[in-house]
Amino acid sequence: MAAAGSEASERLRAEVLRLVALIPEGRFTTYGSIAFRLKVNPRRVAWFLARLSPEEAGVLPWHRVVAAEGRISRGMDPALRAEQQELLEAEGLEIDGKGFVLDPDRHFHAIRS
DNA sequence: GGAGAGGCTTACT
DNA sequence: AAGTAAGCCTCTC
Repeated sequence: MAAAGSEASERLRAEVLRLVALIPEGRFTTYGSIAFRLKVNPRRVAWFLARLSPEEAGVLPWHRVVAAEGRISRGMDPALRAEQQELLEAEGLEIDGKGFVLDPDRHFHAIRS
């Protein structure tokens, strides 16, 4: 019953996409923030972003979504991390060589309805 | 229809 | 700062 096409799942995916798209340039948010706003587990948000369509990934600033506290988790693929880091740097954000945002509080974007 | 394995996390130590 | 442990969801066979 891998009902990934359920109405609830599809709607939730749209909500996540919408929130991510609302993130201003030069700013970032966390999986936990989006997850908390949608009343779902952080992991589910990450799953949706990971399963995004190439077309949506090209329009959505998924790179502005990082792990808790503006840190990039280590479980992610190195190539993906590098791409995300490069995209964030291109937006004016400063990322540590280890994948840590230098001023998380200054660039943090709280999710709101 | 049911069971098993995996994952872009989080929080704690 | 890094590593480990726990817990929840989705996907695939």
